Amino acid sequence: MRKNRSEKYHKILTSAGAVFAEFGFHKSTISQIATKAGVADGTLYLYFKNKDDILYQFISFKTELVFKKMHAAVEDGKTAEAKLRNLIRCHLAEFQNDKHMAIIFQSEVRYLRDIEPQIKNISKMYLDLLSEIIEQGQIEGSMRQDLFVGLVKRFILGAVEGVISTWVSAQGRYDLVSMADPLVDLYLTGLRGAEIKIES
Amino acid sequence: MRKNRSEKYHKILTSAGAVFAEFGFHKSTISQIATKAGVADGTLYLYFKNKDDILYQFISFKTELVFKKMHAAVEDGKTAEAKLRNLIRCHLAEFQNDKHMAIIFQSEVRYLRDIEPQIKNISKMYLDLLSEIIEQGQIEGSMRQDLFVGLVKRFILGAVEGVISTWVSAQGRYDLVSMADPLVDLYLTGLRGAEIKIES
DNA sequence: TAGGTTAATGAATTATTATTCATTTATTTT
DNA sequence: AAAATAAATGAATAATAATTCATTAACCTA
Repeated sequence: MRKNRSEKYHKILTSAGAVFAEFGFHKSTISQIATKAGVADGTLYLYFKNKDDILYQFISFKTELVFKKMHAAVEDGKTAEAKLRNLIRCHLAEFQNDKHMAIIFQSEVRYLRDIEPQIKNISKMYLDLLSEIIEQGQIEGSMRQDLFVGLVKRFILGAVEGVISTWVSAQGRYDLVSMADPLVDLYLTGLRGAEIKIES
Repeated sequence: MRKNRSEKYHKILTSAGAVFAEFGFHKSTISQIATKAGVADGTLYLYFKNKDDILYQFISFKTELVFKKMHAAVEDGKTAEAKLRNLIRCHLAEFQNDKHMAIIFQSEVRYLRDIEPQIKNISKMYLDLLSEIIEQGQIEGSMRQDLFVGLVKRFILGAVEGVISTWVSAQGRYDLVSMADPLVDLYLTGLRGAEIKIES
């Protein structure tokens, strides 16, 4: 098994992504992936330990990539609100730009379960980013003091994932990124109506 | 394949639920399920078409059950807010009371994908319930007029699912139902702080 | 309780694919 | 341009489990 990140390695990873996204991991075969990558079945085993390893590497690779961008997006904002807005926008943009990844994260990540705890866990990293943002917001005074951070961060991530999930189900027919602002708006001000005035 | 809902049928379904929850659908074997149910492997085929069918029936069965309760919970509330609160509480309670179901819904439902569109889709039903609640809230004036219902309902469902998902990952070690009120509170008033006064 | 019908068994079969590895092809070195 | 090394091939193998079905057991019923 070669360990370098050759062109062929990436070709196989990308092809695997396409096949997994179309058929799901379990119904995808090594032959399908090999054919799509234009190599022989055996060649996959020069680059990957086994079928599981292909999924594992795909997820690790994408996770690292996306997380770097998310991190940068958050850094870009000054206030907690700006950071949150940037994060959500980045999240939606990245998934919109890589639908295979979106589908696989959606449906196959859970397959790995506890088997691969060493995997760079995108949810964990994401939740940590959110914790920081919320805490900053509380210090700034732009977010309530009585928020239970453990719940709030799950609340935020769950909602974005839900929105992405729907978009995937709709075969990505509409613009996902345009959901970012309305979504952040919901996070911040909720469903309650009427004009809001802060009583000083 | 017997079609009646005999005791044995349910015994097998329940055992399958336990096995699927523990090992995941794909790593579960017919023999494991049969053993847990105390019957022979072949017996499963008297009650179910094949392995997929067991998962399919499990999900259909639970979906119907849970959805009836959710519907009743919503009916029980008068205002939109009360309905929403009842719905979320019911949702969390049902999943807390049936951890196998929670795990399976969490990780295996997506496996069925487009293969089984005829399956009673719990998400779809749930989202429809939410639509009604939100529309009522808008009429009542307790929810903003400018809400994009299509987004809001996904937002709500995504967040509850996220909260359940975390609870499952934590092996159900804490009380899920107690999250209901803080969660609804977040839906309604969001993260923004400070006292809110309605300007008349 | 004998004969008939239904239910259950579980070992044998079948089907599917992941994985291996002896062989071939391509590339590099001397 | 031989020799040596590295990469790639793909048919054959191995492993796993789902599914079948000839046989046995349990249950009716007249």
